[in-house]
This record gives sequence, C-alpha cells and structure tokens, in this order.
Amino acid sequence: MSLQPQFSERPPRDVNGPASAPYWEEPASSPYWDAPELAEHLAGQSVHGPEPDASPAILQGLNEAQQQAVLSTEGPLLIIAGPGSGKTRVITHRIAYLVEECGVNPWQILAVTFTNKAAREMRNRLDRLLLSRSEAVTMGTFHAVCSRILRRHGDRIGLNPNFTIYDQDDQIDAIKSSMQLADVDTKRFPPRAMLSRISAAKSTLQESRQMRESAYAAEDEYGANWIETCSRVYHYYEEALSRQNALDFDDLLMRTASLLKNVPEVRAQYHERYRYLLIDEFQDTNIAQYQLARLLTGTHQNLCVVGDPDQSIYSWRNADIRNILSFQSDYPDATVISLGENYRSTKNILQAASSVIAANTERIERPLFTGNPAGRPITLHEAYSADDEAAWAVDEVTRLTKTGEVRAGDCAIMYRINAQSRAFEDQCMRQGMPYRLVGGVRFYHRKEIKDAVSYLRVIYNPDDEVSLRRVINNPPRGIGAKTAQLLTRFSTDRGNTMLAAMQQIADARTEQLPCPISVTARAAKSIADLAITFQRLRDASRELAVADLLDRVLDMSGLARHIQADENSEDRWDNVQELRALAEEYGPSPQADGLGAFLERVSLVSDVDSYEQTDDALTLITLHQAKGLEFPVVMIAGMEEGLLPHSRSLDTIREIEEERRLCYVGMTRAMQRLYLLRAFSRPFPSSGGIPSRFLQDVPEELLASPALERPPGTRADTHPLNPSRPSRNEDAVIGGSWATSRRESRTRRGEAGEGTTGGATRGHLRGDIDEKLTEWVSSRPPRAPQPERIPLTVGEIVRHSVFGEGVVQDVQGVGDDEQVTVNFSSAGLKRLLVSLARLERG
DNA sequence: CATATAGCAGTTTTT
DNA sequence: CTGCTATATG
Repeated sequence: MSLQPQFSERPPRDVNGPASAPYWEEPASSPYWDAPELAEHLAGQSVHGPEPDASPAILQGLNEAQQQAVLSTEGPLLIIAGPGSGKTRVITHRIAYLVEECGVNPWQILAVTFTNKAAREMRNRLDRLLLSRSEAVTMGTFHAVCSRILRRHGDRIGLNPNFTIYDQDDQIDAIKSSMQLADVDTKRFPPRAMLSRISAAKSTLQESRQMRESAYAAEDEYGANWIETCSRVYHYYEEALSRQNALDFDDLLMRTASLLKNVPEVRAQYHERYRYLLIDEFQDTNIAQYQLARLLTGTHQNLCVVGDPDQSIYSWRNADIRNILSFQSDYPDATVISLGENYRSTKNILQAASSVIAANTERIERPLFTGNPAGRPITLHEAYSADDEAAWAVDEVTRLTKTGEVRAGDCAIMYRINAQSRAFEDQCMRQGMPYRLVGGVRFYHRKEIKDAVSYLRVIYNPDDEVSLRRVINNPPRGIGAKTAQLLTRFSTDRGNTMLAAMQQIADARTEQLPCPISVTARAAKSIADLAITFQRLRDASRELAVADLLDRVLDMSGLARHIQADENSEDRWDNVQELRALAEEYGPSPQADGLGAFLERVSLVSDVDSYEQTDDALTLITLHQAKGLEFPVVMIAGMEEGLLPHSRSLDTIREIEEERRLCYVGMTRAMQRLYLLRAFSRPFPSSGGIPSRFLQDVPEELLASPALERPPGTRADTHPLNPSRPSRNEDAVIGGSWATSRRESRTRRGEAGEGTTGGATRGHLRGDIDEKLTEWVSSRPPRAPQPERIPLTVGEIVRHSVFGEGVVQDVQGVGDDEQVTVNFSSAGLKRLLVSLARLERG
C-alpha cells in the first residue's frame, strides 16, 4: 500500500453530486482503516507546534457558547443544542480545530451521525474548513461503524464476516418461522408485537436468557406470561439468525458491544485508533449505542455528545433520553454547554414553536432566543378535505414562487405519515409543480427490489434462509409451501442448510438416484434446477462485477421475464434498472468484495440519505425524516387529532409528548415562513377533522388568516366552509365522504348557523362551533404557573439528584447560560449549568 | 399439490 | 390503495 495517500489531489467533492454517492464516508478500499503507518504519516504532517492559538481564525463568527464548545477539546463534553443553534457548525469546527490547532491526527477522529446523509453533509462542511485530510476522519452511523468493525473483527466472537443484515421485513419473516418452531400461535401473539418487544430487549443489550429472567421480576404492560413467551421466541430467533449467519440492526450494535467488551485487544486497538469520539443527535441514541460509545471511549474520555431532549422523536425505536442523564452521572466531570441562540428562524416561528413545546410536562425548560427579525405571522389554513388542503398548499407554493421571493426548492411540505403524501403528489402533478418525494414506499422495500437483492444475498451468504425462502418459489416454479416445509425439515434433520439440502437433491438426480424427500417429480426438478442455478451464480460472482452478476441473476432466475410479463410492470422494471445502476458503482473488481459492499449499502442506506436539497423542486417529507433539515418555507399538513398527535400515540402522556416534540421539530425546520394546515375530512386515516391540540398552544397573535394575504379572486380565496361564498368542490360535498361522519356534519351545521365570515382564521378554531374541541379545551387542566427562577448565590446549599448536597462556590452567566460551581460533599467540585441540572435549594 | 383469484383486513414514524 | 388468507380450480 502506498504511503502517499494523495489527499490534496482528490477532486473537490461535488455537493450536488449524484444521489448515489457512497454512503459510507470511508471508501471500501480505504487505506485509512487499517494502516497504522498511515497514521504515523499523517501525524508527521500534523501541526504539532505551539499551544493552540487563543483566538484562531476558526472561531470567527461563532458566539461565545459555540466557541467554548469548540475549544473544550479534552475530556467529556455534553452540548445541549437547541434547533437552529449552529450545532453542525460547532461539530465541524471542533473537528477542524482539533486537527488544525491541536495537531490531532484526523485518522483518530470518529464522528457518529444519525443518518448517512448527515454524515455526508458534515463531510462537505469539513471539506470547506479543512481543505485536505478531512477524508481521514471517520464518519457514519452507529450501524455502519458496527458493520465495519464486525466484518473486520467479528471472527473473534465466532462471527462469519459475510453475514447478511436483516431489515425489518426479514426480521418479521424470521420471527414467524421462530414462532412456528416455538409452537406459538401467531394469532394470539402478533409477530410485529413480538419483534418490537424483542428489539426493545436487544436495545438494552439483553439476551433471551436475561429477558426470561426478567419476565418474573418486571412489571410489563402485557404481564409476565407474555414476556415469558417472548423470551422463548427470542431464543429461537437468536438461534435462527446465528444459523443463518445473519444479523439484524440490533445485533450490529449488540455484537459489537460484546466484541469490544470481551476481546481486550480489539478494544485496545480501537481506543488507540479513535482518540476523539463525537456523537450527534445524542437524544436519539439507545442504550446499546450509548454503551458502545462508552466502550469505544478509552481512558482519554474524549467523548463529545450533542443533542436536544426536545427533539427526541425516536423512542419507538428504543432511543432512550435517559442517556443524557446517564452521561452526566457516568462522566461527572463533563463540561456542559447549552446552545440557546437560534440562527435559523424568525422570532415569530421560534416563539410559536417554543409555545408548543412548553406545554410538555416532562421537560426541562430552556429558553430559546434569536436575533432574527419577527418575520411574517404563522399562517393557519383550514381546508375542507385532504385534497383541498393539498391544492391550497401547492397553490400557495406557486404563488410564492411567482413573486420571485422563493423557489420551489425552498419549500417543504411535512406530514406525520407517508400516506398523506399521495394527495400532495397528485396536486403537484395536476398543477405541474416539480416535487421531490422523500421516503414513501421505500425503494429497498419494494417487492421487486427485495426479490432481486434476495438472490444476491443467497449467493453471498448461502446460509441466509430468509432470503432463500423468499426466492425459492419466486418467480413461481412449482415449489409450494408444502415442499418448502419438507425441505426445511429434511435439512434440519440432517443438520444442513436449506441450500445444501437442495444441492443434495440435485446430486441425487444427476446420479439417477431416488429423490431423498417425497415431493412431486416437478418439484424435485425445480429444486435441483434452482440449486444448480445458485451454484453457477456463485461461481460467476467470483469473476463478475456486481451489475453484471445482477443481470445474470435476473436472467437465470427468470425474474426478469416474470416482472416484464406483468401488465403494468414498467415502473417495477425501471426500479430494477435503477438498482442495476447503483450496482454499477460496485464493479468492476470482484476481488474487493464489491458484492458484500453493495449488499451492505442496500441494507444500511435509507432514502433520506440520497436526498439533496438543491433541487428546484418542492419537497414532500415526513416529520421524522425532516429532522436536521431546514427550509425557508415549511408547511405542516394534517394538524388534526389522530394524525398529529397520531391516534396510535394517544395512550400515554409519554407518547403524546413525543408527538408534541415531533410537531416542534417540524415547526423549527422553518426559516422564514411557517404554515399550519388542517382539513375537516380525510379519507384515510379519518381524523374526524378535530384540530390538533398543538394548534391550541400557538399564541393567537402570531397567526394570520391567509385570506388577508391573498389577492381577491384567486382560487383559494373561496372557502367551502364559508356560506357566503360558493363551494368550489360540489362533488366532494355531495358524493364525497363529507356527510359520512356524524361528527363532521355536526361541525358543518354549527358553522353555518354561526354565520362565521372570517374564513380560515384562528377565529373559528377558538369559537364554539366545534364541540369536541370545546370539550377538550375545557377539560384540560390549567397549566401550572412556572415559578420564576431566582439566581443562585454563593454560599447557598443545593441538592443534586446524582451528587447529593453541596455548597455553591461560584456563579457565572445569566438565564440559559447560568453556571454554578458547587462543592458536593460526596462528589467534590462540579461545574453545572443551572438550566440543565436539576438543582434544588436547601 | 400448486396456482389464480377473490375477498378481506390493516394500515406511524426508520437505522 | 395493498398485502395477506381462504377458497376454487387445474
């Protein structure tokens, strides 16, 4: 390997480059991963010189808190960063500072991001700061990092390096067959719920044995019996995955943690390797990820985590906000910095968002502020139906773009569930508005894609039974459920894999021996043929580039013919071709394990990752996926009870508060203009048209009626709910779902009787036309008055939840930045941020 | 025993 | 609108 990695000759990164740029920000054949010599080489290049400059250029343009965050290079650091506080900027500047000013070898820096897209964006920013050597910094998601570590060192814990990564669909399949083996009724125990409980256990690094033990101790909403059954299925599931040489997403974390914990040499190697670890979106990490971070952080303790508890929206994926508290108790010496100033949004937007989030009770209050102008009022539009909501939104985007103020690419429509995107897509097509849909039925989850990928998976990992079962009769070749079951039994009886069993049948046929299992001659032939096909494909995979291999798979499996024979197959075939185009990037050298890299990418990449915000097209995106993005114009659609908050999240306060955070995340994506939209009727899922409770928390004075802004005579000037104007959608009134709901018709009568003329204004939200809403408002307990915080004084005695009692030694800063130094009797001297630490007086 | 078709239900968010 | 299951047919 060359010791001269031509850093500076690397072509400048194309920010608007192809969406298919490698997701893993370190190329598969990267020299950086395993070249200690390179580390030395880079160290030689580094600026070892004098102490870091007290005011280097890199700090220019940063506020005081941001500078502090950049400069706190040694020891643990917790950054609580509000929305739009320049968090990403702080992280990249910090990395640049470490490299440029402190002489840290970039090879020894690991930055963990939530999505691959975030990693790519961070890389782009770093490129601009560092000019060279930024490439040596490792960036990626926990899952990608773990996958990489396991492929390299997994053998130390008995792992085969060509493991398959199972996504949720595969997991469900595996759970189903595990339940069959465990003799558990899938009707009484829905596989999804099973998986969810098992995944929760895995996210806290619990194996099935521990889960079983906890079954009797823990109080679970389902009861001990349910947990006991779960742990049994979990046990079979564990075995199935291990037999198939497959890892699910949780395993990636779990196994890596176990590797680092149990193999000291490997741990030491990574401690040496990664001297500086940064974790973005820390509020969305789970326990396993946090443990992993701790294991990766050596005695140097240079662990920097950045997060915002108010933006924690992934608890359903077992993200655990307690990690932030754990961090503070695990690293009591940690520096804590709060970034409160918002550089993104107008005052109005920030205030509206703050008001919404302030209603959460399980929350530490933290003031946000901005020097930005007040900007425009928030627009609330109340549409008649989901279609009208979409029509109005697209109209509005058109109107804005016509004035030349904004481009379509500056606008985003956000919604709670993917199903909502359809109405907007339809409208965009009707009105000729270019749009960009993020997510939706995700590419890699499409049937034809999964089928093709499954063939590749079996070629790569012949033990992968989930994939084999998926393709064994796809396209249909006469191997039905019965035959598949016989095959499974035959293989398990012999202690063989399924593919090996098929091979045996093929061998028996060539030698004209009787078929070892009792299946029809046709089935036996099909099995044998498929086994031979796989054998050939496997041989071919050693010589062919991935794209060529894919071609051969499509041809030999009959999948190509099968897809093309279908009536409306054009889209599906296009998708396959798109997959092929992606595979092109993983040729032409099969020696470099292009197939493995390709499959890994297919498993770990998500759709947001390939999304570039530079298109001049309107963005349609879910609220979850919008995290970390920003747009000059944001419209949040479906501000209705049952949708936001979602009907499945109404059971507990905890869930509702997460929905509220989701709303907050959406609102704080907006820079200049924010629109909140709701509809009175919606085909599916029917929300009943009740306005979202979150709307109630937006102060009235921040809202405006769109009618006031709109020139007369334009389309949306007429409102179907206003009796003084003609309805523009008669069809919907008569034949639509309008009158189908009793509640809806009641609302409508009430509106007419009231004779409201204000159109879509806050007025009729607040009015008593909507009984449900009124009910809700009146039944809502009044918010407890917030006690005003009186600054602490030196000498005062305080109590901390973790450190116990102590005496205040010093107080600095005010408000959000108020910091105290406390001498705790048990834990000694600690510096704390008053706004974060739960300090009690006395 | 495999397959096609019709009828049914179940629909959050994603690494 | 789609992905599964039960049923009829080949």
